[in-house]
Amino acid sequence: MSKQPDSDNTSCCGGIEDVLEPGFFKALCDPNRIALLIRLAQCCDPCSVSQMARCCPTDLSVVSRHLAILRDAGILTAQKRGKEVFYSVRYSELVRTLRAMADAIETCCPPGREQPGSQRDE
Amino acid sequence: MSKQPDSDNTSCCGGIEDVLEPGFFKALCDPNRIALLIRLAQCCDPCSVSQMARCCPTDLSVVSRHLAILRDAGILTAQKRGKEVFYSVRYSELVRTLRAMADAIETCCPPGREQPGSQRDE
DNA sequence: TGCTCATTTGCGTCACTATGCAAATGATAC
DNA sequence: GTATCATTTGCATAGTGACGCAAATGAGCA
Repeated sequence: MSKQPDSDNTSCCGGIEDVLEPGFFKALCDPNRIALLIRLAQCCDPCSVSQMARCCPTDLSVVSRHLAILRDAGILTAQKRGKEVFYSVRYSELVRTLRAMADAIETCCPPGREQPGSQRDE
Repeated sequence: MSKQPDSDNTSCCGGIEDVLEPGFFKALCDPNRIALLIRLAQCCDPCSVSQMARCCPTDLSVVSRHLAILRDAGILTAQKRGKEVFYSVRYSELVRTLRAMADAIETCCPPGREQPGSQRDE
């Protein structure tokens, strides 16, 4: 973590290291967890573990685990009501995180600094 | 993939299923790949595999593989110059993807529709 | 208290992924 | 052509993660 390949413009890339957290992507790298997130987002209302499990081919315990992982990553919130636990999407947080990533990457290398013929976005 | 837990407002969540691709997160779920992306972003200029490998504790072949995975995911571009391959960040694409995700999630459930006492973003 | 339902956790198994080494491929220089 | 350098690929191994089942925990109710 000491030498950089070419230049050392760490300063211009505002906090990209802090924003691009592996934990966030780790939580979302599983297809089933993405599916759960999408379902929960589409549902809009908080859903219990059982409700979520009804849509999944996997065991309820697995769904519970997946939801917990998403919760620990700050993507979902859990709220206990009676004997049920209702999970819901942390919309604002999630949106803010994604935008912060986009901003950090954009700030990192503004269009003018891009290399010619290298990062063509077809 | 047929029944939804509570409601079925699939229409309001503009293409969240298309935007939240597991493949994207899968590519970024490895800490070493995140580190490579950060380094490459901070570097701004395209870097060869050897240059990138100099900063990593892992074998050069591993770095090559990681870069290929990021390239296949559309996060990096590879450009061959002589016997070297220079990788660079697809800034615009990456930023666009992240913003699209944020937009899709935001559109999915605007603040007014949020459940009271459920998705508090403290 | 005992019972039932919802969720979580322990644990063994299976699949996948990351890793390092060595060999293969591709490209330039001699 | 051969030699050399950069990168990729094949392969074996080790580590990690997902999964299902069963048991444990927690909460309400009779």
